[in-house]
Amino acid sequence: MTRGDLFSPACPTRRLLDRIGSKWTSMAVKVLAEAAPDEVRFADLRRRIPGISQKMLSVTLQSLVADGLVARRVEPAVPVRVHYRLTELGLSLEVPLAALREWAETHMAEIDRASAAR
Amino acid sequence: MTRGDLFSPACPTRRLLDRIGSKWTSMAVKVLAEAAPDEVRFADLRRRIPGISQKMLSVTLQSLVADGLVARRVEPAVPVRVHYRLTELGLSLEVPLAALREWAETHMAEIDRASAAR
DNA sequence: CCTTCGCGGTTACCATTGGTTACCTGGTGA
DNA sequence: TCACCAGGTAACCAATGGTAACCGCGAAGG
Repeated sequence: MTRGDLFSPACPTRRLLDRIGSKWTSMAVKVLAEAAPDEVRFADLRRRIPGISQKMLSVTLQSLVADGLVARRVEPAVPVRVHYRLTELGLSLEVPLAALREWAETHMAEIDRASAAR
Repeated sequence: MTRGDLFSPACPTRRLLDRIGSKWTSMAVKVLAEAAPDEVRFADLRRRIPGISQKMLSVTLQSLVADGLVARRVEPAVPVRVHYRLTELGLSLEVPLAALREWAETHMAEIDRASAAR
């Protein structure tokens, strides 16, 4: 119980996967990366991420901002406008993430065949 | 219906992240990749993955085998011996996964700084 | 004048699930 | 008698994710 705890929970890969493995995070990063270097507004993100609810988009963006992967800019206009964009850190994460996406798109069919053949 | 389905529930990236995002999967893949092309036995894996329980190692390996990422070989010896190794598909996944690990190891400190600065 | 829409969230509540501990098998070698 | 091997089973618990309602504010429509 106390033995593995010393280095397991601090493993950087595990902690990264806890973040990008959450349901909507990688989707949000992808959409923001496609728009980069432009900013995207909250309601706009909602439209570009089909199926996401207001709450989930909100908490997803909050955690991304807290991690320094996304920058949030509030425009003090009439109805307040909030703009999001990837930081440099977020853009650097896009590189390995895009590689993972590419692997997924080319190989998920094989995984499906393996699962079906069981 | 036919159009939105392309990225909503059947999105390959999402489904891949559901798999490798589960707590012990990436650890198991890493350990098996380090040992490749040698096989690793169940109890041996348990020793190399600190903190994992028998049950979680069992279910983790089962899902990896079901996905065709890991091959399972039963040696019908006295107390039965079970050997695991990555398949070619599993080895190909190791490439983007290693890139993600490297990103994590070099950049998690920045994420920590961003989180602490709030 | 009243109502509805859109903006950018927050809060409360609920169901599912993933992970954990603990205990079971059945045969073997020390 | 005990521990080891490779798991399986049961029960519990915390975290994740989802729904729905609410918020002030302004603009647009009838």
